[in-house]
Amino acid sequence: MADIKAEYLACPIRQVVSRFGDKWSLLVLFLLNRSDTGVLRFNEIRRFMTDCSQKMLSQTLKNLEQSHLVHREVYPEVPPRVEYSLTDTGKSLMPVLTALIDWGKEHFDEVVTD
Amino acid sequence: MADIKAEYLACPIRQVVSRFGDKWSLLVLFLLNRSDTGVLRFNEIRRFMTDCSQKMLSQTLKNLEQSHLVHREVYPEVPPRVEYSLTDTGKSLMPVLTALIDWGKEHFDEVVTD
DNA sequence: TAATTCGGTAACTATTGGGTACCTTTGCGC
DNA sequence: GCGCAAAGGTACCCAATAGTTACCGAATTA
Repeated sequence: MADIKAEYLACPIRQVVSRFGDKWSLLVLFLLNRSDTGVLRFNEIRRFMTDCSQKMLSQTLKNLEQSHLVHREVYPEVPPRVEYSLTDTGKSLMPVLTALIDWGKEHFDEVVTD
Repeated sequence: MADIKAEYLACPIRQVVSRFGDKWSLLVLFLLNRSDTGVLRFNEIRRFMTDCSQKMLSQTLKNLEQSHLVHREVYPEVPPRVEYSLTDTGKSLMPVLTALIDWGKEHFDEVVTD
């Protein structure tokens, strides 16, 4: 059982999940992954996620950029254009995320009861 | 792109992740999965998770029980004994969770920079 | 002249996360 | 008898976070 303690302390899951386990991050990653071009503009994402306020989306994207999961490219035009895409790290997360989504689809009724 | 919208709306990830994506749930699942007997008592878990207060652990376990990921067995003794274990649904989540932990170990340095 | 687009930020409020203290019943040491 | 510890929680309170609304800038459109 002492081994579990060591394993527990070394487990990265908390630090890692705290980077994208919030209310909106996973949905952004999902959308960027599904996009034809692999690129989405701020207001394109916003049109999909209509229940997410502008501020929360902005905050979410900033976090994902700081975690190096999403790349932010600014074009100095007027009106401004900002394009978001997955980084290589972000792309490497997608198979795991897809597996989680599949699990969710299969077990939704067992887990979400109310 | 209209397809993405439909896919997005049907995506269960938010409801599902909200059930165990919080600060402590994944660690509890991790510990229950690693336990020799598959069963842990309240204060056994607490001794592993020393940075989680009694109240938060209690709340976390209650949520996991309501989501049918964890089974709670009460023995009417004095002092009381309460044993926690993974349900079948909870067990079915573990491979996905393990994949996530492995991803975290591999990409920790890229994602957690500060 | 007024309205709209685009990607935000500032100021505020509502909701949640989390800590401390306390409860219950029983057995143990003295 | 007297006080204390153990078990698994809950009540009360405060701080941190989630989220809403209003607003910004310059430029095109109506």
